[in-house]
Amino acid sequence: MSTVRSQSDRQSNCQSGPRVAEDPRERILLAAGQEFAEHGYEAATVRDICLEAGVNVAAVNYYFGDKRRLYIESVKHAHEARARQVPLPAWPPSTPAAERLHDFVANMLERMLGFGQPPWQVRLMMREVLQPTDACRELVEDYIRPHFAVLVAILDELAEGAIADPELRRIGLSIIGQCFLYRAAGDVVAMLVPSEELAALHSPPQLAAHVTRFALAALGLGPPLPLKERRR
Amino acid sequence: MSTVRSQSDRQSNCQSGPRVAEDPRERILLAAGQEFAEHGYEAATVRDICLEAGVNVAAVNYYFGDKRRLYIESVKHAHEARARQVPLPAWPPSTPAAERLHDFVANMLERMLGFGQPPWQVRLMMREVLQPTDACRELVEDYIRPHFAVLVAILDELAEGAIADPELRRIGLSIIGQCFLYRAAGDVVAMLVPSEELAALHSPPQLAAHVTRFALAALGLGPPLPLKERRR
DNA sequence: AGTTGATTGAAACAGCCGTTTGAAACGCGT
DNA sequence: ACGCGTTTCAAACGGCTGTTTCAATCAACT
Repeated sequence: MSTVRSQSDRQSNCQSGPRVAEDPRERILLAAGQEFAEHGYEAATVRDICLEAGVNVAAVNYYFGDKRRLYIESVKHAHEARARQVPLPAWPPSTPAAERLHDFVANMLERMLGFGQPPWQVRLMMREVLQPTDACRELVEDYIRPHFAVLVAILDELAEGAIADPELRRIGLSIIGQCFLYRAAGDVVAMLVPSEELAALHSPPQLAAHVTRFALAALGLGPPLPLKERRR
Repeated sequence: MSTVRSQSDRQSNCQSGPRVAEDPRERILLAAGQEFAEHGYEAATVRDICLEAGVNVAAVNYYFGDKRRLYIESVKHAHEARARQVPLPAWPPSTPAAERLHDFVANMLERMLGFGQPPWQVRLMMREVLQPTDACRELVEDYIRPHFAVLVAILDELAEGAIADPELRRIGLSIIGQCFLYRAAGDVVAMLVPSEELAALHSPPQLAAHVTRFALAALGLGPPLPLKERRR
């Protein structure tokens, strides 16, 4: 016979909806994002996802068709939420380009490494970057390319037109790469750098200052990195 | 039950080196490295590995115990082979530090992106870097840390003692990050940069020149990057 | 109330996974 | 020839996977 427990659950969900009262679809997407981010596509199981979402295993097929389409939807969902949560800084027109560069780098690092947001969204997107699947193109076009274009525009302003676009893109990738390393290979970085040094010099704000100074110095727009006097 | 080291090791190191006729143990390690590199630990199956190695499925348990130990052994095997194949450049003592930096970067890029060697070894090591497992620590200590130390020594020579070690490490990571991006996120880079530009400006030699110039300029040891005359 | 269509539930499906088994095949000193 | 330890083989083992089934349940409308 039918259990009575599920019926009481449904009644509590109907009126108040205080606990986890979202769409089942939404709950599945949330749980799927976390599971896929943590374990990857292959290792994550729809059973674990449904267990965490509090729905039946059949629900994922009912709402999304199969695992692959659920994955793609969860990537979309994560990067849309991320774009909404951490938008690009909106600078007043008078902001110096150097300051924009620093803000951009700090924003990127905070988005990648910061603890302001739950980390699974970035981890999920990082998996797509490292090993692209069908969901990658959309992620690049909607999220990464616009950010990259802003960075290139800032660099163009800094160079005052003296650098052609291809070279600007190369410099932009150099800047992104410096931040990317800490996100993708953070564990190895932590093994290469003493822990107290890691906390003192490799925190997001410190890194933002370093990367910005590095780039400005390379462009001849700031003092070179050996700040102390030379002892030749 | 314990794993078995092949009893016929004595003749295996002969000069001949026929193509597929090595130790079963060696064949399994080779096939496992390729499969793990391509699909990752979870998605790779021991059946596919044994099929490619031309051995029975029971062989992997006979020689290695289980899948996890086979994985760890294959990572060790890959990074030992890699260290043997592509050693660090041995510079004559008179070599200028700037030239050493360029050689180091070019060597790293060639190792990461070059087509001189089968790509699966680097891909396998990259997986360990991105998501460390038990095999990671050894990989860092034997392979990555020595390379990193060489880079830091070059930078120290360039800075002529004007930069403290922690800052040198940070600069070193900045240089590595620029190369790392192309290896780990190469697909996304290819989507952000027009294809003809990618071939012309983002090949390993071009990148080595760019990264070196970028770093030297940041250190005040070379011309800043806007090389063309300004047009504003 | 009765009907309809959307949603949920427990159970089962076929298939692949890593691993184990027990016996056959091998190499080799005697 | 024999015996013996090492290596290979086909087959099977639970167990877990994604997916499907179909009846039960729900909300809404007539």
